Amino acid sequence: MQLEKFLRGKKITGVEIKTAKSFPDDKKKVLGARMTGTRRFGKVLVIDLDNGYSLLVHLKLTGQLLVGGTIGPHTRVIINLEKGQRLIFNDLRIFGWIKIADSGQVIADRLISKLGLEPLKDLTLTKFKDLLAKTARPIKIVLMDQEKISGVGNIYANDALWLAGIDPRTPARQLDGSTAGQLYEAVLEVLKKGIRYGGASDQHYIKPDGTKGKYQEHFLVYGREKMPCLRCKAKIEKFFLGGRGTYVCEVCQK
DNA sequence: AGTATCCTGGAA
DNA sequence: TTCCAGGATACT
Repeated sequence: MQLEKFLRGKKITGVEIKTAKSFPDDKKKVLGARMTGTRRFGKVLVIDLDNGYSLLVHLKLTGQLLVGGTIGPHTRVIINLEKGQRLIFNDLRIFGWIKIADSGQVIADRLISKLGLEPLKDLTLTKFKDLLAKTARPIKIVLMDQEKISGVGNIYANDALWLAGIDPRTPARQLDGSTAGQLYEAVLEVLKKGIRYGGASDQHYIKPDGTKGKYQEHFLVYGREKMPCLRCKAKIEKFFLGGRGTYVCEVCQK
């Protein structure tokens, strides 16, 4: 289901906020407005309204934005629409949020203006290489740094590095041109694959229609601790890098 | 660059 | 009871 198609043209008739932290702004700004379309910047979903405001949605780790469905203990916000339809925002850990911004200022919004280039939009190979050359930070940290590259999270960073055969700890500027090129292609590939499979419903994520994504059935290395490497059968190791679970085949990834 | 912090709950 | 989770930020 295309969220945009469902939302477009629908009027917001009410907003019920169960957890203030999940919807910190004044809901009056969006009441009675009609949704005109959606945009996406990195991991932020933007729902534009016809009254000059936009809703910004970030699911973080456990957020779910659902069309319909049942209200549960983790329902934080209910956005009522016409004809009894509604959007439900569930979020177990309350890290996610729905914020309001001026539509014209969305790009200037503090969070969005700081986002880096997107692999599937404007990150060219040249820009990618330039970016890596500027830092000695571990390559996985750079891939996940939203201010440098936006949209790549822990799962896709792990998988892209495995696919490209690169150790996540490698200082970014140490990657030579052809290796950086392989990584660039790998990032594009895992992201496309993630989208094709509807995302990874590993823990909490589900699609707006309540169905699960299938990328978790195609993880390359993420979550495969102690399991055989899909390429060489060596045992996958897990450690923490920048505080995040990092999976690596010590044989394939150098 | 590493660590704590915001939260909750399922698994170890 | 401790550890860990698709994220991001504010601190040493």
